[in-house]
Amino acid sequence: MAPKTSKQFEEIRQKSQQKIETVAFELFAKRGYTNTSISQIAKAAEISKGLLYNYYDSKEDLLLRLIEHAIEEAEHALEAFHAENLPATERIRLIAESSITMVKANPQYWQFMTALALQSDVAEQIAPLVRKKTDMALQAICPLFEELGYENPQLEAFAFGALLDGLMLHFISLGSAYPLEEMKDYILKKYLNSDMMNPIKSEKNEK
Amino acid sequence: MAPKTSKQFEEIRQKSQQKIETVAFELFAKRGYTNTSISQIAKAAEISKGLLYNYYDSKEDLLLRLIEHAIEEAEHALEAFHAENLPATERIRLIAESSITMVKANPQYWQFMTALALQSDVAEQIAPLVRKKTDMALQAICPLFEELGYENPQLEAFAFGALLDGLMLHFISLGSAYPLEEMKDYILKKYLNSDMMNPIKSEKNEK
Amino acid sequence: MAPKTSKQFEEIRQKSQQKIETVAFELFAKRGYTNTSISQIAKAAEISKGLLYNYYDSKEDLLLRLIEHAIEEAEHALEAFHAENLPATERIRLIAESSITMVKANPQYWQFMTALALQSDVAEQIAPLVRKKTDMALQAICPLFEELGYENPQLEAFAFGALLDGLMLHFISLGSAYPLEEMKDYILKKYLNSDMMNPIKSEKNEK
Amino acid sequence: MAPKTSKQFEEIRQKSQQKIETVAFELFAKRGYTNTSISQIAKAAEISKGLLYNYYDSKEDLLLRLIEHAIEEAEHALEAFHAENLPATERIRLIAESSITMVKANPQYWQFMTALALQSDVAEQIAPLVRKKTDMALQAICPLFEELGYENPQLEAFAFGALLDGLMLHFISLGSAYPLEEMKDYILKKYLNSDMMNPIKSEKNEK
DNA sequence: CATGAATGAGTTTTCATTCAT
DNA sequence: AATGAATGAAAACTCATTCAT
Repeated sequence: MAPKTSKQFEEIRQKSQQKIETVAFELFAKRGYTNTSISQIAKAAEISKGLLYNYYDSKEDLLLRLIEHAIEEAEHALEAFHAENLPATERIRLIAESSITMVKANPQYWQFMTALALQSDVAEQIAPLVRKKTDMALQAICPLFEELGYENPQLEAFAFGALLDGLMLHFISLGSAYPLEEMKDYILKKYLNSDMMNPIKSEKNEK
Repeated sequence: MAPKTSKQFEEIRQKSQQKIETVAFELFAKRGYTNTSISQIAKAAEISKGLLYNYYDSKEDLLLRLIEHAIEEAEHALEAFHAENLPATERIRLIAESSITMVKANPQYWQFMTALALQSDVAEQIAPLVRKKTDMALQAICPLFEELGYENPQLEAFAFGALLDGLMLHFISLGSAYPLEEMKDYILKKYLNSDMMNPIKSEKNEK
Repeated sequence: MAPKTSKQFEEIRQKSQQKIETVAFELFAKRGYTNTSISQIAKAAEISKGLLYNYYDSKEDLLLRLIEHAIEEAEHALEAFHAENLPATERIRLIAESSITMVKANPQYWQFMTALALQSDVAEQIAPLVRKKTDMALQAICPLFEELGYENPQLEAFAFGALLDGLMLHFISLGSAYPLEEMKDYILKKYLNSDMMNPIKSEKNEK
Repeated sequence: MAPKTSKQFEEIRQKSQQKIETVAFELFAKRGYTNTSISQIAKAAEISKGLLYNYYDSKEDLLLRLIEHAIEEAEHALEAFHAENLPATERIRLIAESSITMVKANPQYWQFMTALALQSDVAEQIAPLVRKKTDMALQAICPLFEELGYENPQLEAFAFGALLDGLMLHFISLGSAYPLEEMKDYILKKYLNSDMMNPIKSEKNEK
């Protein structure tokens, strides 16, 4: 009735887009990008196909924005992590714990992101984005091992990252049969058991 | 003049199929299963679409056969490995060395197999096949750590497997920038440096 | 200006489907089901192939719906017939008259329905539908001959039905050369000429 | 070994063609013309696709020859029938008996022939052939009713033909549930029960 | 005479995208 | 802003027919 509808428009837009992206992400993760049709997304999001094209230029554009948002979230999480002032050991523990919690909470998400990184199935532009995420994580770990006095913190960080990602990969592939929690404890014991730290630590090398 | 052609037919079939499978494998690996069309495969293999359907019932059947052949090869390799009579340390080294050699020699292959395991995109039947492969490898490693006297050889084998697969994943994602050889040496030093073996080894071995 | 289009959509759908079904029916009847391609139907209906699949799941689904509609119409016609309160002789006359009128009015339709019932060509589900129609008709005739006091009304009904269907078959096969009207009169005279009814009538009626 | 192989060749040809036609006919009848592939025929006849094309120009040519042979056989049968010197009543009985025996012995054959007559599915040339067969039969019956003194033997012959063909149609459509034998007896009783022949016979009309 | 690998035009079907309302 | 009917290009698959041997 109010002759001018102000910017509750914006709210509607926001809400619609949010719905679309949530739904699209779920479908992409569950059925794959190529095997999910725009119609399916529109139906699941309870909007029309036409409207979807008001917000996104194309199916690929939708995927791209999805990934971008995911990366942004990851970056925020990382920033938050950096902001906290914790000793290196605790940070390492936190990284492991939160990685595993995340992957356990939403395995399909990680499966999808990993699959994306491995396919040029999908637009050329996306793989780099996903790779960047991997890289980011690796670079964040490095200083921690430096702080702990490892002789070769870079390699150790890579190894730690590889270990975590390998865990994730196995969990994703083998499903709930995989002893993810046990593995986490085992690994943390290995890395954080103070008096018998990893053999290649620098103090031992100093003699 | 030759009234009938005997089973040089078989040769022809073999040759055509070989060509098709090679080409299909490359394209699937490079562009993904869904994004590779039968037409593309036929064109690349320099045959007609129709011929492809003389040999394979469907696109999915082609993929399935591809995977089956790959699995067979992997099984042969594993058998060869078991046949060699080597001490546990050497076996572990061999596993690491050969894994890394393999993935370095044919990163596309491994990228493809990994992507397949992660795509729900792909027929239901394929995922189990790939998972079996993962599982097989894990089970092969376990006895080695048992022999080395680890307190928890199962978990240690999983950790070792995760580490190698994580390495592979990173190498595949990040490309040649990744210090794969360095990582291999680093890891082997960690696992095989006799007097400072992994901290969680049981005391039994110390006597 | 109209912000949304309400259910004039329904009208559009109706119109398109009507067009498709009309055209499909004609082509199926003229060239056979298998020999009519979706492309041909789309072209004749002046729509795109894609649109056809908006309305029908498959070519077979289209055929099925066509048949269903035809059966429905037939059932309505039969109900109308039952509703009228007429003596048996008039009903028999009416059946003959209307059968022949129908087949004369739209020989292609009847050719098509008959051909369908005879094609193993066509989906399993269709044959029963068409058979049901035949059966329905036979069962409707039986009570009439009962009422007329025939000794074996069931067989007589079958014979009457066979005679009419045979007429139809010949007319359809031989075309306009066939003396359909003459035959109708001839048959009706045979069946309805009161004092020299069919020889196998029971005596009960003579009292 | 004999340097010239004389015309046992011809025998082989004959045998191969016989096999092909038998098999093709069965498949066409069972699965329909369009739905039967040359490959299927070749496989069922245990010859190669290539050989089939030595004998027939095309799939359609094969069908055409099939039909031609069938028609020839029918003509021979009819000639044989004409040769026998039997009274009209016996001839009529014989026609009914043999029609019903034939259709009962090989319903698929008749289903196929009838379907052919109703479709231009199949080559234009075939329908006339089949129609000719129908026509032939009708013309053969006519003189019989003339002999029996029917006022309108032509129409009566048509009616008798229609009745038999209708019977066939119902039997083919409704399957073994149809009381074919009973119907045959019933009809023959109607037509041949001397003292209460069909009402429209001429003697009665002469008064 | 006989083979079956190979072809290619044609078929059904899918789906991202457009557009009139 | 919102709808969903309509499009058309491309995909998977089929099969009559050819041809080198």
